[in-house]
Amino acid sequence: MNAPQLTRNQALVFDVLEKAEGPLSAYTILDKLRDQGFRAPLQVYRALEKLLEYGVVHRLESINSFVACAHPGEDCHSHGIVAFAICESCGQVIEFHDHEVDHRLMSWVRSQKFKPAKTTIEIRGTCEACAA
Amino acid sequence: MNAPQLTRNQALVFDVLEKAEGPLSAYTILDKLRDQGFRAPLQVYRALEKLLEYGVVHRLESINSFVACAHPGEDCHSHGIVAFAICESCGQVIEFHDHEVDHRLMSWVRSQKFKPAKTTIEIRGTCEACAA
DNA sequence: ATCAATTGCGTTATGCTATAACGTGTGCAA
DNA sequence: TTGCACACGTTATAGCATAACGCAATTGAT
Repeated sequence: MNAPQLTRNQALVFDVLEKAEGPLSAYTILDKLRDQGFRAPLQVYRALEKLLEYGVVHRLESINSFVACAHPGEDCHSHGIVAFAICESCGQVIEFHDHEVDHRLMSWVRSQKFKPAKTTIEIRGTCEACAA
Repeated sequence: MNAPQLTRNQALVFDVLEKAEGPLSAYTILDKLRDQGFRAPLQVYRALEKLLEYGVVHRLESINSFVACAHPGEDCHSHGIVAFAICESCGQVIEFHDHEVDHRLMSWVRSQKFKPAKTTIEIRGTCEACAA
Protein backbone atom coordinates (compact mmCIF):
# COMPACT_ATOMS: atom_id res chain seq x y z
CA MET A 1 0.00 0.00 0.00
CA ASN A 2 1.59 3.23 -1.10
CA ALA A 3 0.49 6.57 0.27
CA PRO A 4 -1.69 8.67 -2.02
CA GLN A 5 -2.05 12.40 -1.57
CA LEU A 6 -2.84 13.01 2.07
CA THR A 7 -5.91 14.95 3.10
CA ARG A 8 -5.51 18.04 5.23
CA ASN A 9 -6.16 16.21 8.49
CA GLN A 10 -3.92 13.32 7.58
CA ALA A 11 -1.13 15.70 6.61
CA LEU A 12 -1.44 17.62 9.85
CA VAL A 13 -1.30 14.48 11.97
CA PHE A 14 1.60 13.06 10.00
CA ASP A 15 3.47 16.32 10.30
CA VAL A 16 3.13 16.35 14.06
CA LEU A 17 4.41 12.78 14.28
CA GLU A 18 7.32 13.43 11.96
CA LYS A 19 8.49 16.43 13.93
CA ALA A 20 8.11 14.71 17.28
CA GLU A 21 11.12 13.37 19.14
CA GLY A 22 9.34 10.20 20.06
CA PRO A 23 6.01 8.42 19.98
CA LEU A 24 2.84 10.38 20.73
CA SER A 25 -0.54 9.32 22.00
CA ALA A 26 -3.62 10.21 19.98
CA TYR A 27 -4.68 12.71 22.62
CA THR A 28 -1.29 14.38 22.66
CA ILE A 29 -1.56 14.78 18.90
CA LEU A 30 -5.02 16.23 19.38
CA ASP A 31 -3.68 18.83 21.80
CA LYS A 32 -0.94 19.81 19.39
CA LEU A 33 -3.51 20.37 16.67
CA ARG A 34 -6.08 22.41 18.58
CA ASP A 35 -4.71 25.55 17.00
CA GLN A 36 -5.35 24.11 13.54
CA GLY A 37 -8.96 23.52 14.42
CA PHE A 38 -8.93 19.99 15.78
CA ARG A 39 -11.57 19.50 18.42
CA ALA A 40 -12.30 15.79 18.79
CA PRO A 41 -10.32 12.53 19.19
CA LEU A 42 -11.97 11.05 16.15
CA GLN A 43 -10.33 13.56 13.89
CA VAL A 44 -7.00 12.17 15.02
CA TYR A 45 -8.00 8.52 15.07
CA ARG A 46 -9.45 8.68 11.58
CA ALA A 47 -6.30 10.24 10.20
CA LEU A 48 -4.14 7.71 12.04
CA GLU A 49 -6.17 4.84 10.66
CA LYS A 50 -5.32 5.90 7.13
CA LEU A 51 -1.69 6.67 7.89
CA LEU A 52 -1.30 3.20 9.42
CA GLU A 53 -2.91 1.71 6.34
CA TYR A 54 -0.49 3.57 4.08
CA GLY A 55 2.38 2.30 6.20
CA VAL A 56 3.79 5.73 6.97
CA VAL A 57 2.96 5.54 10.65
CA HIS A 58 3.35 2.71 13.17
CA ARG A 59 1.36 1.98 16.26
CA LEU A 60 3.22 0.96 19.41
CA GLU A 61 0.82 -1.42 21.09
CA SER A 62 2.62 -1.59 24.38
CA ILE A 63 2.43 2.13 25.02
CA ASN A 64 -0.69 3.10 23.06
CA SER A 65 1.24 5.53 20.95
CA PHE A 66 2.14 6.29 17.37
CA VAL A 67 5.37 7.09 15.52
CA ALA A 68 6.21 8.15 11.99
CA CYS A 69 7.89 5.38 10.06
CA ALA A 70 11.68 5.61 10.03
CA HIS A 71 11.85 5.10 6.26
CA PRO A 72 10.41 8.18 4.68
CA GLY A 73 9.34 7.51 1.15
CA GLU A 74 9.78 3.76 1.07
CA ASP A 75 6.93 1.38 1.61
CA CYS A 76 7.60 0.09 5.05
CA HIS A 77 5.34 -2.90 4.66
CA SER A 78 7.83 -4.39 2.24
CA HIS A 79 10.58 -4.60 4.85
CA GLY A 80 8.91 -7.50 6.57
CA ILE A 81 8.06 -7.41 10.24
CA VAL A 82 8.91 -4.17 11.96
CA ALA A 83 10.41 -4.29 15.43
CA PHE A 84 10.84 -1.49 17.92
CA ALA A 85 13.09 -0.76 20.84
CA ILE A 86 11.43 1.74 23.12
CA CYS A 87 13.41 3.60 25.77
CA GLU A 88 11.23 3.97 28.85
CA SER A 89 13.47 6.72 30.12
CA CYS A 90 13.77 9.18 27.25
CA GLY A 91 10.92 7.88 25.11
CA GLN A 92 13.01 7.46 21.99
CA VAL A 93 12.14 4.65 19.64
CA ILE A 94 14.46 2.73 17.37
CA GLU A 95 12.81 0.90 14.50
CA PHE A 96 14.57 -2.09 13.05
CA HIS A 97 14.05 -5.16 10.90
CA ASP A 98 15.54 -8.61 11.21
CA HIS A 99 14.86 -11.06 8.45
CA GLU A 100 15.97 -14.03 10.49
CA VAL A 101 13.41 -13.18 13.17
CA ASP A 102 10.76 -12.80 10.47
CA HIS A 103 11.78 -16.11 9.02
CA ARG A 104 11.58 -17.95 12.34
CA LEU A 105 8.21 -16.49 13.23
CA MET A 106 6.78 -17.13 9.80
CA SER A 107 8.03 -20.67 9.82
CA TRP A 108 6.38 -21.26 13.19
CA VAL A 109 3.21 -19.73 11.83
CA ARG A 110 3.29 -21.98 8.80
CA SER A 111 3.81 -25.05 10.94
CA GLN A 112 0.67 -24.17 12.87
CA LYS A 113 -1.30 -23.21 9.78
CA PHE A 114 -1.90 -19.90 11.48
CA LYS A 115 -2.67 -16.98 9.16
CA PRO A 116 -0.89 -13.87 10.47
CA ALA A 117 -2.47 -10.48 9.92
CA LYS A 118 -0.41 -8.13 12.06
CA THR A 119 2.70 -8.89 14.09
CA THR A 120 4.02 -6.83 16.97
CA ILE A 121 7.58 -6.89 18.27
CA GLU A 122 8.40 -4.33 20.92
CA ILE A 123 11.32 -4.26 23.31
CA ARG A 124 10.88 -1.87 26.20
CA GLY A 125 13.95 -0.95 28.19
CA THR A 126 16.67 1.64 28.44
CA CYS A 127 18.67 3.03 25.54
CA GLU A 128 22.43 3.39 25.60
CA ALA A 129 22.31 7.12 26.31
CA CYS A 130 19.97 6.68 29.27
CA ALA A 131 21.71 3.63 30.71
CA ALA A 132 24.09 5.94 32.63
CA MET B 1 10.48 -15.02 40.49
CA ASN B 2 8.58 -17.97 41.80
CA ALA B 3 5.00 -17.69 43.00
CA PRO B 4 4.52 -17.67 46.77
CA GLN B 5 1.22 -18.54 48.34
CA LEU B 6 -1.40 -16.49 46.57
CA THR B 7 -3.72 -14.23 48.51
CA ARG B 8 -7.46 -14.71 48.23
CA ASN B 9 -7.88 -12.05 45.54
CA GLN B 10 -4.89 -13.24 43.57
CA ALA B 11 -6.15 -16.82 43.71
CA LEU B 12 -9.61 -15.80 42.55
CA VAL B 13 -8.26 -13.83 39.61
CA PHE B 14 -5.85 -16.56 38.64
CA ASP B 15 -8.59 -19.14 38.84
CA VAL B 16 -10.80 -17.18 36.48
CA LEU B 17 -7.98 -16.83 33.98
CA GLU B 18 -7.03 -20.49 34.18
CA LYS B 19 -10.57 -21.64 33.52
CA ALA B 20 -11.12 -19.20 30.68
CA GLU B 21 -10.97 -20.35 27.06
CA GLY B 22 -9.01 -17.34 26.02
CA PRO B 23 -7.64 -14.01 27.19
CA LEU B 24 -9.80 -11.79 29.38
CA SER B 25 -9.81 -8.08 29.98
CA ALA B 26 -9.51 -6.77 33.52
CA TYR B 27 -13.12 -5.62 33.45
CA THR B 28 -14.35 -9.00 32.25
CA ILE B 29 -12.52 -10.60 35.15
CA LEU B 30 -14.12 -8.08 37.46
CA ASP B 31 -17.58 -9.02 36.23
CA LYS B 32 -16.88 -12.71 36.75
CA LEU B 33 -15.87 -12.04 40.34
CA ARG B 34 -18.74 -9.79 41.43
CA ASP B 35 -20.33 -12.76 43.16
CA GLN B 36 -17.19 -13.28 45.22
CA GLY B 37 -17.36 -9.72 46.42
CA PHE B 38 -15.27 -7.86 43.87
CA ARG B 39 -16.52 -4.33 43.35
CA ALA B 40 -13.74 -2.23 41.83
CA PRO B 41 -11.24 -2.51 38.97
CA LEU B 42 -8.32 -2.00 41.33
CA GLN B 43 -9.01 -5.25 43.05
CA VAL B 44 -8.39 -6.96 39.75
CA TYR B 45 -5.47 -4.82 38.64
CA ARG B 46 -3.66 -5.26 41.92
CA ALA B 47 -4.00 -9.01 41.76
CA LEU B 48 -2.90 -9.03 38.11
CA GLU B 49 0.14 -6.96 38.94
CA LYS B 50 1.35 -9.62 41.34
CA LEU B 51 0.45 -12.52 39.09
CA LEU B 52 2.41 -10.91 36.25
CA GLU B 53 5.33 -10.43 38.60
CA TYR B 54 5.23 -14.11 39.59
CA GLY B 55 5.16 -15.03 35.92
CA VAL B 56 1.98 -17.09 36.13
CA VAL B 57 -0.03 -14.68 34.01
CA HIS B 58 0.84 -12.86 30.79
CA ARG B 59 -0.42 -9.58 29.49
CA LEU B 60 -1.34 -9.31 25.81
CA GLU B 61 -0.46 -5.74 24.96
CA SER B 62 -2.14 -5.65 21.61
CA ILE B 63 -5.56 -6.55 22.97
CA ASN B 64 -5.37 -5.22 26.54
CA SER B 65 -6.04 -8.64 27.98
CA PHE B 66 -4.55 -11.26 30.24
CA VAL B 67 -3.99 -15.03 30.02
CA ALA B 68 -2.79 -17.67 32.42
CA CYS B 69 0.66 -18.93 31.52
CA ALA B 70 0.63 -22.13 29.47
CA HIS B 71 3.23 -23.78 31.71
CA PRO B 72 1.56 -24.44 35.02
CA GLY B 73 4.09 -24.91 37.75
CA GLU B 74 7.23 -23.96 35.86
CA ASP B 75 8.74 -20.55 36.04
CA CYS B 76 7.84 -19.07 32.72
CA HIS B 77 10.41 -16.32 32.93
CA SER B 78 13.12 -18.90 32.47
CA HIS B 79 11.89 -19.91 29.02
CA GLY B 80 13.19 -16.74 27.47
CA ILE B 81 10.98 -14.43 25.50
CA VAL B 82 7.37 -15.49 25.31
CA ALA B 83 5.53 -15.13 22.01
CA PHE B 84 1.82 -15.34 21.34
CA ALA B 85 -0.36 -16.12 18.38
CA ILE B 86 -3.78 -14.63 18.91
CA CYS B 87 -6.74 -15.69 16.81
CA GLU B 88 -8.90 -12.67 16.12
CA SER B 89 -11.79 -14.90 15.20
CA CYS B 90 -12.14 -17.32 18.11
CA GLY B 91 -9.97 -15.51 20.62
CA GLN B 92 -7.75 -18.47 21.37
CA VAL B 93 -4.13 -17.82 22.20
CA ILE B 94 -1.16 -20.06 21.55
CA GLU B 95 1.91 -19.35 23.63
CA PHE B 96 5.27 -20.36 22.25
CA HIS B 97 8.98 -19.82 22.63
CA ASP B 98 11.68 -19.68 20.01
CA HIS B 99 15.24 -19.50 21.18
CA GLU B 100 16.54 -18.43 17.80
CA VAL B 101 14.21 -15.42 17.83
CA ASP B 102 15.35 -14.61 21.36
CA HIS B 103 18.92 -14.92 20.27
CA ARG B 104 18.52 -12.59 17.28
CA LEU B 105 16.69 -9.97 19.28
CA MET B 106 19.13 -10.12 22.16
CA SER B 107 22.07 -9.87 19.82
CA TRP B 108 20.55 -6.79 18.19
CA VAL B 109 19.94 -5.37 21.62
CA ARG B 110 23.54 -5.99 22.64
CA SER B 111 24.85 -4.37 19.50
CA GLN B 112 22.90 -1.23 20.38
CA LYS B 113 23.79 -1.37 24.06
CA PHE B 114 20.09 -1.28 24.74
CA LYS B 115 19.00 -2.73 28.09
CA PRO B 116 15.78 -4.70 27.57
CA ALA B 117 13.26 -4.87 30.38
CA LYS B 118 10.20 -6.43 28.79
CA THR B 119 9.76 -7.78 25.30
CA THR B 120 6.47 -8.29 23.51
CA ILE B 121 5.91 -10.58 20.53
CA GLU B 122 2.33 -10.97 19.42
CA ILE B 123 1.02 -12.31 16.13
CA ARG B 124 -2.61 -11.52 15.49
CA GLY B 125 -4.39 -13.43 12.80
CA THR B 126 -6.55 -16.47 12.23
CA CYS B 127 -5.94 -19.91 13.68
CA GLU B 128 -6.14 -23.09 11.65
CA ALA B 129 -9.59 -24.00 12.91
CA CYS B 130 -11.02 -20.59 12.05
CA ALA B 131 -9.27 -20.28 8.68
CA ALA B 132 -12.26 -22.05 7.05
C1' DA C 1 6.02 -6.31 74.20
C1' DT C 2 6.20 -2.49 71.02
C1' DC C 3 7.04 0.12 67.31
C1' DA C 4 7.90 0.74 62.43
C1' DA C 5 7.74 -0.95 57.91
C1' DT C 6 5.49 -3.65 54.52
C1' DT C 7 1.77 -5.60 52.24
C1' DG C 8 -2.86 -6.43 50.99
C1' DC C 9 -7.29 -4.65 50.80
C1' DG C 10 -11.57 -1.55 49.99
C1' DT C 11 -13.51 2.73 48.22
C1' DT C 12 -14.10 6.91 45.60
C1' DA C 13 -12.79 9.57 42.13
C1' DT C 14 -10.54 10.54 38.03
C1' DG C 15 -7.87 10.24 33.81
C1' DC C 16 -6.57 8.17 29.50
C1' DT C 17 -7.70 5.49 25.26
C1' DA C 18 -10.95 4.38 21.63
C1' DT C 19 -15.24 3.94 19.06
C1' DA C 20 -20.51 4.30 17.97
C1' DA C 21 -23.83 6.79 15.71
C1' DC C 22 -25.53 10.62 13.52
C1' DG C 23 -25.40 14.12 9.94
C1' DT C 24 -22.92 17.17 6.30
C1' DG C 25 -20.50 18.18 2.07
C1' DT C 26 -17.83 17.00 -2.06
C1' DG C 27 -16.29 14.60 -6.09
C1' DC C 28 -16.88 11.23 -9.41
C1' DA C 29 -18.67 7.52 -12.24
C1' DA C 30 -22.71 5.13 -14.20
C1' DT D 1 -28.51 13.56 -12.01
C1' DT D 2 -28.41 10.17 -9.25
C1' DG D 3 -26.06 7.11 -6.49
C1' DC D 4 -21.87 5.88 -4.19
C1' DA D 5 -17.62 6.44 -1.68
C1' DC D 6 -15.07 9.12 1.20
C1' DA D 7 -13.56 12.63 4.31
C1' DC D 8 -15.13 15.39 7.84
C1' DG D 9 -17.48 17.44 12.21
C1' DT D 10 -19.96 16.67 16.54
C1' DT D 11 -21.89 14.51 20.55
C1' DA D 12 -22.09 10.82 23.33
C1' DT D 13 -20.47 6.73 25.24
C1' DA D 14 -17.66 2.63 26.02
C1' DG D 15 -13.49 0.50 27.63
C1' DC D 16 -8.96 0.50 30.03
C1' DA D 17 -6.09 2.01 33.96
C1' DT D 18 -4.43 4.48 38.06
C1' DA D 19 -4.23 8.25 41.94
C1' DA D 20 -5.10 8.98 46.58
C1' DC D 21 -7.10 8.08 50.84
C1' DG D 22 -7.60 5.10 54.89
C1' DC D 23 -7.72 0.66 57.39
C1' DA D 24 -6.18 -4.00 58.92
C1' DA D 25 -2.93 -7.78 59.30
C1' DT D 26 1.88 -9.40 59.31
C1' DT D 27 6.51 -9.34 60.27
C1' DG D 28 10.80 -8.36 62.19
C1' DA D 29 14.00 -5.51 64.78
C1' DT D 30 14.77 -3.28 69.04
